[in-house]
Amino acid sequence: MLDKKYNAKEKEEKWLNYWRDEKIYEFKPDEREVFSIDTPPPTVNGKIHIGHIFSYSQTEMIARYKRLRGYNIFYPFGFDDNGLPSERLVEKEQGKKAHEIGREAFSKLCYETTDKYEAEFQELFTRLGVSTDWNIHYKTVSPKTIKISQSSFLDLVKKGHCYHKESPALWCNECLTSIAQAELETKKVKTTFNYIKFKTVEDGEEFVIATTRPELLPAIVSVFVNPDDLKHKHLIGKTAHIPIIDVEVPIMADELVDSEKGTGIVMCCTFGDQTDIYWWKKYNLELKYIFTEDGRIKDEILNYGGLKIKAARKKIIEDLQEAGYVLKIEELEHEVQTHERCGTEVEYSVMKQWFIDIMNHKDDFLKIGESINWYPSHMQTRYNEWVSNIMWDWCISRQRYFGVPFPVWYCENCHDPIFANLTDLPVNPLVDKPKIQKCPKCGGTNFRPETDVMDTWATSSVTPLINMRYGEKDNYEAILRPMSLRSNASEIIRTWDFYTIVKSFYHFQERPWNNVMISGFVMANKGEKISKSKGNSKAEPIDLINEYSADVIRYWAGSGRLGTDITFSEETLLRGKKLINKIFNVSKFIEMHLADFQDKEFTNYEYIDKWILARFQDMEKGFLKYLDEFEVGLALNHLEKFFWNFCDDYIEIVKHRLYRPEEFGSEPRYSGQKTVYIILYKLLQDFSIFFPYITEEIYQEIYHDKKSIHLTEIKELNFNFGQEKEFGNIIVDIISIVRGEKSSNNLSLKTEVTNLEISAAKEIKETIAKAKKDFQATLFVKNLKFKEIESGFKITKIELLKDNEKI
RNA sequence: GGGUGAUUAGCUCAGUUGGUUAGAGUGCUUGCUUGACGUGCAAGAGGUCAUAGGUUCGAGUCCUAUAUCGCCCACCA
Repeated sequence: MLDKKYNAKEKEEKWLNYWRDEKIYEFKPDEREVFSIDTPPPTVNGKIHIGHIFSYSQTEMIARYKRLRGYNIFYPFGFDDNGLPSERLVEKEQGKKAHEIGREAFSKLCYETTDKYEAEFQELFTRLGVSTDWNIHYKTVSPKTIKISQSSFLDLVKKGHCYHKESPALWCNECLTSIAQAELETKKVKTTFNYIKFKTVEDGEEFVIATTRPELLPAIVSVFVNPDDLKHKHLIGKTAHIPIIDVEVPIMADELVDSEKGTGIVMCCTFGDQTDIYWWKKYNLELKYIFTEDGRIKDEILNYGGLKIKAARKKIIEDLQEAGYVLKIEELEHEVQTHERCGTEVEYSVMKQWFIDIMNHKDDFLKIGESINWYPSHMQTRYNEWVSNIMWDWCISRQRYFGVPFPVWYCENCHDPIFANLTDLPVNPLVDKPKIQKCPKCGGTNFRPETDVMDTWATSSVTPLINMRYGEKDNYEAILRPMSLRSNASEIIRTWDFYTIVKSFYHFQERPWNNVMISGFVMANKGEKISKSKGNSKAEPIDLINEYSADVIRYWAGSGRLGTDITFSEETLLRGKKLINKIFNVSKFIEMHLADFQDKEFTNYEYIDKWILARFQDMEKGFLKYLDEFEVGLALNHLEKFFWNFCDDYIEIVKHRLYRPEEFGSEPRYSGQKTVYIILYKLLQDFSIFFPYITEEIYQEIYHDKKSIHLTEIKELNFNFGQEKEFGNIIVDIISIVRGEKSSNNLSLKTEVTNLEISAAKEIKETIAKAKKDFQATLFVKNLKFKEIESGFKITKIELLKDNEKI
């Protein structure tokens, strides 16, 4: 027997233990088709918030759905623990910078810290009822995954898609590392727009260039104007004299110059921005790199050497003003590119870095994107936008400590890279030595290890490879190429999705997954994103689960359309709470009436029973269709709507028949029993996708034909009750009208209707006649009369037994 | 500035291919001790579907602008 009241806390713990002990979610390859899910390994940066619950829940529900459809679910969880996010977390907790702590000690701290947070994550996701097999979970910095990341790197090198080159790269002088385009974030900054006077060498003509970065004057290599700019056209071909720095550079023409911006004349420095780099490459300009790694002017620059960038800017403006070269200074607020991990303005550095070729294969990446189903479909447009507009090859080396090391040494003599053997992976070049004695190129015998580590995306982009145990003997390539589903929020389409596609293309020339589902964000209030700085995250996830139960939290997380933002709302939680309570109570009611029930072949259903079976069958079709499109929230909504109607309409009708066989007959009662038996089973299955705990509790009590409801299979009903579905609704409509009559007279719904006259078309009349007993019992009608009319129906007479008349 | 999505009841959201009087929950008001559930049941009030044009016999739904918001990108001249 089900308890009088459902104790979520106690039951959730009970079933969690049961699922674990019985290995309900274990993955073992068998004869079933595999449905595999590539779910984001959360970045371990200390923050767990309700946003995590939201996006992971919806994917988890898909796993449960596919499991109920008979698929063998491969659904591993991972943690993305290497790289800058973890490093910055440790730096913050320690109050010290990585280089102050030292490489080895720092790495150790990183491991300890990420372990601690990963345990918290695992606890949370377990409590939430995430049906993953924790035996196949992974970390992006374990020996196994390091091996895969390294062999992925070596494969790309071998295939010529990965190169080591001195090239301009984005540089963060706070984190002291190069970064990738995808790690940029724009930020509004107040600065000054400085109009500086230049002169031509040939005829001393004065012209003005406006710049926000006068400290780059020593780095100017050329001046550009637009070739169609009538005002400045005549300058082309002449030579510009740079004030104070006293250097002469050519004045050149390029279409990229916008003659409307500033004064229409641009200085090209190496490097101020991306256009500078573009021109530097295009016109083969000189390189004048004037910054140090930690954001200072190089010592050899006269007057400004050693100064921090901003100090140098201030000083050079003062010097220019003093010498009369400044026409005017305007206040300006503009957006600059900053490093997303620390908020520092980025610079460009010229160092040897490892790059993965992106620019030469954009079309291939677009083609791969085309071959994937994106849900919702407009997310593909975002992907295409990003790929089409990307301007850099992917810089994957980071001058940091906690990451996957490059399996590379360099010959001290000729500086050629020496690569580790595949069979020796994983290697740490700082500890391990190359297996060869001599440099194959020059015969040098001294080697220098690569100290850089890989970017975090370089390693998280191999999650499909990690999942398929790439390079291992007993791998899953056969079943996971491609994987069935990738799921993540829209903000990392440009990083995680894109980079995974890049790697998959280079390794296998194919898409990494068949489907991508993209979720929205959790908003604190309408139009307000949850952020730590605003402190508007309403509650800690684990507290919410303790307060409301995992099933209720999942109700909230499962609502809303795919790809659409969701607001955190107590009202939705309340709604979920009520729904779950109702599921439990109606199950209790049904269990009570199934005490003497034996399941056997039966076809002689009562009219109303046929009606509800047909309606369920119809509803489930739509329900499954939504889920096949990964629209978890719409599916739940659809199911919920049916469920309340089932309770309020159908159960209210059938209850009389269930309670009083002596009045209604035992076969009509059996019809009702069989109907609720079938529908509750299927409702529980459908709801189990969202509410794994309470549905298991009820299922085990009433049905238990399998070890768990989560191991059952959804089989669609196949009744053919067209007429009943349509006309049954009319009965419910009439019931509603009569109830309304009672309600507006402030009477109990049990009030007897002494006389009821319904005028109706022939077929409606006949329909009601078929369900006459149910109908009369539901409304407590004593005398029922019909009048036949042309079409439709209306109530032409209704007499209620009022309380005073009763006495 | 470019791309993309959103804007529907006080609040949180549904609304399939354009087709009667626009739906649900919550909140508010009123009633009902109905043998599963008061975390319930029944009913009521509440919307010029962001704004302005257009297409159409007919627009919440399609088109064009505008506004506001979210996400992504571009703006260091």
